[in-house]
Amino acid sequence: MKGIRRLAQELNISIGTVSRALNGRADVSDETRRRVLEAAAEMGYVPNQAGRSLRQGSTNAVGFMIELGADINGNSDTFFMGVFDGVQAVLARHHLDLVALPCPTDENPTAYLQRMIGRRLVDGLIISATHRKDARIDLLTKARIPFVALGRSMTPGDYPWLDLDFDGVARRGVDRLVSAGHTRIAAAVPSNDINLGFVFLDGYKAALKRHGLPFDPSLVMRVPSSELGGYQLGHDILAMKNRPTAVILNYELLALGLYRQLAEAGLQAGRDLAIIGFRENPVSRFMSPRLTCFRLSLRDLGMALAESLLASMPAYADAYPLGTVQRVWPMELIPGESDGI
Amino acid sequence: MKGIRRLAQELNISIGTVSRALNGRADVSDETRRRVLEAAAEMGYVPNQAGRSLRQGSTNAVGFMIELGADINGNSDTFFMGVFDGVQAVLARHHLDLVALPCPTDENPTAYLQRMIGRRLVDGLIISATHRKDARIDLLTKARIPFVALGRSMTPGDYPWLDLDFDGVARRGVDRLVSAGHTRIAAAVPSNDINLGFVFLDGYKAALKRHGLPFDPSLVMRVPSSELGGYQLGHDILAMKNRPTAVILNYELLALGLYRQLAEAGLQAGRDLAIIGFRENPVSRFMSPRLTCFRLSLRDLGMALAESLLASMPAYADAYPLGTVQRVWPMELIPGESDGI
DNA sequence: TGTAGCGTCGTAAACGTTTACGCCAACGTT
DNA sequence: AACGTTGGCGTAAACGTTTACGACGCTACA
Repeated sequence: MKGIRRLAQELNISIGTVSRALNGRADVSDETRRRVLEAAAEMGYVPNQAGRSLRQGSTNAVGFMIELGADINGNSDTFFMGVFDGVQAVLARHHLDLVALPCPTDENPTAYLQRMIGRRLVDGLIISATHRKDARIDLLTKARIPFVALGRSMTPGDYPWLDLDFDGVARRGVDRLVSAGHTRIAAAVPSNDINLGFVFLDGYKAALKRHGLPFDPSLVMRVPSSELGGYQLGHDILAMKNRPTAVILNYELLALGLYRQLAEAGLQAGRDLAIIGFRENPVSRFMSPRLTCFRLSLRDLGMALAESLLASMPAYADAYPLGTVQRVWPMELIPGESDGI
Repeated sequence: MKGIRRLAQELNISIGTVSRALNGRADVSDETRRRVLEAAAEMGYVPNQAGRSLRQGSTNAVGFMIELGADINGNSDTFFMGVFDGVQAVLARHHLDLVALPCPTDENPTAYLQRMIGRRLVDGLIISATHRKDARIDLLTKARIPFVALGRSMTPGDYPWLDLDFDGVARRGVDRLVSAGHTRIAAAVPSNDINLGFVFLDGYKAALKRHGLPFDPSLVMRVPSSELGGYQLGHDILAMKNRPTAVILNYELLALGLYRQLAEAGLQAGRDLAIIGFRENPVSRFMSPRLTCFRLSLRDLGMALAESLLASMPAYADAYPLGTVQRVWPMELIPGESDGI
């Protein structure tokens, strides 16, 4: 005898009553409920999730898909850890669990996602690192799985998403550099088809235009989103005949490799090249010279993600009457020394 | 009509036969199997995991518990990402999925684990960041859940574990520094009760003893395992009246804060203080001066973890006749400039 | 006294799958 | 011709829950 059945036998009541007591239903006496909860705690009873899922067609868990591949933006040191924490804080209010679903590097993300939703091990999903055209969005929409994307996409449809303010960051970076006298400003963008690169580039172009500066395609530096990419970025910049005097970065750890490349050439950030980094993080805080970059709260971002997801899950939507939000997450500029300003 | 029932109806055969065909059982004709697989692929059928789990009492998934809290050794996204990839590579051979279980910062890890195993959403578990006494190990043992620990522990029992070679790293660090003439060598250890700190310290002491050097408790620097901890470490060292000339680190990102602290004092790693870092990582590769540290393959580590876990899962043990392995994972010294050698 | 309403609880079906068991036809052997 | 064997398939139970439904006893009110 196992599970709820054992509990019921122990208390000499039916399993139906036990279930109702545990689930907080109204039609059970206070006395019985007390006895059930007490016995459950004592016997360490936890409902078998498979049984629940099968019966009610939901799993009481949501998934967060992450891609393990290198060169994926956001895939840095403690980014997801911080976001997860915020997500859980909100989910806990509804007794929902979070499972992270790491997509292997050698598997197609869409195929992986399809497997996961087929298995029905989560009720809703958060996907990250959206691509310009992201088949996962079509898949989730078609399968009617509630989801929210961390990152915009050009895939049509009015699905909910949250995204960092890539164009705002690019714009403010250019503004700041222009007002300090720079006219040749390079922009680093990812070398893959991840969508944020396009958004970043758009912001960069728009800002140049507003300042009456010409757009020079040779100043768009495509490098992988990694420390090594930053190193390569530095190499590419130094190799140019008509060097930019400043560069804005789209990924937080590019600055590290770039610093190194400059150091090897006897140059220094802020003095020989103005650098505006992306997301403030534990690493950037300890770089010398201090990196000018943008701050955001990962925990708040995670909480907003979870709220947006819950808003699109019928069972929880009434508590989050947001509709399908599409929101750009603001980031605060933290002045440092790397831009020489 | 849904699921396997729909598939069976479509093909005019019984659901039992469909199930057997999909699961590769022998008592089904080649012709029938072909038709079933074809129809399943076409209709996009994926077995409902809840139904399977309920019936066969297993979930075809294993969990990897990670703790979100700061100051946990190894607690960086890129560390786990690398390990996950190796784990998945092995699990895929058995059609097992990996789910990462992030324990919220504000929840007790043991209570969290208990909830997860109660829900029975995984058949086996990998736990990480083991503490000196780790209640999770008792819990898993008592519940007879197959598991492997990433990290040793003083908790008794012969459970399987894998651990980085903390004492070996400490010993080799001291050896290297002593042969370069250093006699006052500090050791950074974590300020919490995570077990690796004790192992590291033991290796440090043993090495000193073998070289006939006295053990000076004031040279044991307890700092949080974070970049900020490294900064504090630098501060503490510089504040000492009788400064060490060298320091060995137990955590990969300590070096970053330490470098910064030195830079602010006008000092430099390798010249004014010999530093031997811990794990080579994307950040350390781009620090100047180049950090002397230790290399390991995260992917291989993940694969070994998965193999060890499978070896303790009855359903897969025959393919992994290892028994309960307790293994120290080797790390290769990568000379840099930070130790001045 | 009859009855409606309410609070409490038991009963049993249902969720989607796997698998033990048994049946049937075909075939080979004696 | 009788019998055993085998390959292939259908049947139905079982896994642990939740929940619609109905039963029962009690109170209150007509």
